[in-house]
Amino acid sequence: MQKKFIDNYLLFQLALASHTFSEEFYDQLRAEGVSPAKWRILINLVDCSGMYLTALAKYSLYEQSRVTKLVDQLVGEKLVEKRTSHQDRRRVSIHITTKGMQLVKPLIEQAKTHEESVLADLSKSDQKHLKSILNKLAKRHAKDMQIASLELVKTT
Amino acid sequence: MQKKFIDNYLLFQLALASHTFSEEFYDQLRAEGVSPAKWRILINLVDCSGMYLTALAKYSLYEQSRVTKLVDQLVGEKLVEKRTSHQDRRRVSIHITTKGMQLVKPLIEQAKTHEESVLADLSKSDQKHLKSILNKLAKRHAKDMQIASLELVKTT
DNA sequence: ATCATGTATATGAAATATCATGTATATTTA
DNA sequence: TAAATATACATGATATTTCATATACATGAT
Repeated sequence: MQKKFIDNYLLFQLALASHTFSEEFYDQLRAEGVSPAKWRILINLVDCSGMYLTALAKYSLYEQSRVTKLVDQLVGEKLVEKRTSHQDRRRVSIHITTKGMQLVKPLIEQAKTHEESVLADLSKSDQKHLKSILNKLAKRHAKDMQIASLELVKTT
Repeated sequence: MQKKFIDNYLLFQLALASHTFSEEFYDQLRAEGVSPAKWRILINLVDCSGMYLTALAKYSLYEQSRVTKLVDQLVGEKLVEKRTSHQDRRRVSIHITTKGMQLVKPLIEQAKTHEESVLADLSKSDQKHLKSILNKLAKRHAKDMQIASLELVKTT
């Protein structure tokens, strides 16, 4: 197969890696009846329960209106709770429930195991480099998230 | 903001980088009336016109049935053509037209410029490392694609 | 050759996601 | 303080995407 532009195009390389490994893990989740969307919402709340909806949207890489709907489903399943902020009654903070935690905790272990299997294809040095470089790139996204983060800190 | 599991979770880091930069570029495309899906199909055909539909699906990271529909739209816009294979009449090879090429060529230049702006956040050494490591990771996906690639080579 | 099995693509219904906008509340400006 | 503007989230119509399966063709076994 000839060398294609996209084979050396960063956005494609990133999309390919992200897609390949995420789908691998999502297959594991689906086999246990957990949708990728549910995982992505819950995992964002594990260490940051009480995030506002908009911040949750930015972190989970979903649209705000989609998060509204996803969260409402999860509320129906008693995996999360919504609470209106007293400081600002427009805002809704999203809290993971005990039931939500029970669901997600074992999945985190699975995620760690899967991640190891992905990283196993790389040398130790490549592993370190990759994560460190991705963190540097993440700063570009962090700029967009600054407001959301500040607000989160301010009110928790 | 406290350190979260996901901040050091490879699949999240990859998804974040991919999402952030792809959306940046997709915004540029949309501003010119080109949908991300159209771009992703056409760019895969630029250096590999005549791919079979299933191979195109695997490369473009879309589902087969989705690619069938996307390709049919692009055929309607005279950006690509479908040809039934003589060796195997079930198969359809997808060819980019002159009009398709005219549409996509300037977009490639935009993509390169955008890619440079992304890489500009990194040192030269990080830039090299990143692409090289992502290529190593891509081998995992290549395994799935082997059959498609072989078939492509075999019949072109 | 016939039958059974496998593969490539197409199709349509169902599920999901996006977009534009609505409602409520907050903040700023005059 | 009133009006204007901005922000957070919700909603519903529309568009997109997926899923299950159909159709057509190919391949291999008997």
